[in-house]
Amino acid sequence: MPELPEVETIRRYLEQRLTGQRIEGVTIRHASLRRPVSRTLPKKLAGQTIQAVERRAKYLLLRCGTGTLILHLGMTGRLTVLPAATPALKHDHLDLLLADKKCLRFNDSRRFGTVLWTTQDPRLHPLLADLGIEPLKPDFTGAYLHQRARGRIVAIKNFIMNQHVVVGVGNIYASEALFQAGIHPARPAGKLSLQRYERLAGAIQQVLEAALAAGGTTLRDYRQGDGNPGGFQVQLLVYGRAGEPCTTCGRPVQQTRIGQRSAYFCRKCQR
DNA sequence: AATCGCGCCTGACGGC
DNA sequence: TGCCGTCAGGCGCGAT
Repeated sequence: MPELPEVETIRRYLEQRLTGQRIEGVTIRHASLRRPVSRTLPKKLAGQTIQAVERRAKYLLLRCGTGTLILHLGMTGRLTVLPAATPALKHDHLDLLLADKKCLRFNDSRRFGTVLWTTQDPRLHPLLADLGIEPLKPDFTGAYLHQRARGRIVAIKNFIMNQHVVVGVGNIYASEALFQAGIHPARPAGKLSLQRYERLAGAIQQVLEAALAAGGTTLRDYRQGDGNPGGFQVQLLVYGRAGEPCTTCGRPVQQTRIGQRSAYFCRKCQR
């Protein structure tokens, strides 16, 4: 669900509303996320002040006085700032109660999300320490991808979705970026030229920036913090468009399965 | 080290 | 209407 543009959209929303806020308490309704929420979280968080809201890959980092709350939205996670008295709905698993009588509410129907507290540098936490490069930073280049891909036989689509290589690219933007770069999603990563990687790096940056500018892509679950859907779904060129004409050549968009995930592409325009 | 497949969950949808 | 199978935007883990 949320890939980099969606998580960054939520980060900006949260940054506005949470920075400088004191956490009065925590309500845990369902701790049974895939990685169970620690029962000691209320004790750790009560009295902390949120100093900054950062993002690393698809993780959100709420920097507090003596530690950091690490959040991941999985496929269906939502974060919203609401009046604390708002009745909880189904899948509202956790609230951070804020000093201004509002709360940060975490809702996640599939419970693939993560909420955990760390007192170490969060970027050194085992979940974050080995993450790859941020694609919107200047050091993300075709040369970097080309070098990392040397000798690897994995499909290029899986390669760019590998968070240990480059972060933030999920199933939607992988298909979109490969279409823009004219690369067939099943091509072995180690067999693409530097030139083609340069085009791909540019395409990844372009599609992520455009999606971010539109507030993300909403197909079903994703919502911006204010509850509104994103707007990028109308700009998708191949994702979810199986059978529809390619916007470049008119041939029907193909759908296939690569690494147990749907991949969308144009047989003529992507080689 | 790299790759593959599985499992964690709920909900929506299509076919019958 | 209901039942069943399939699929969904992620990711960590163990086996190979």
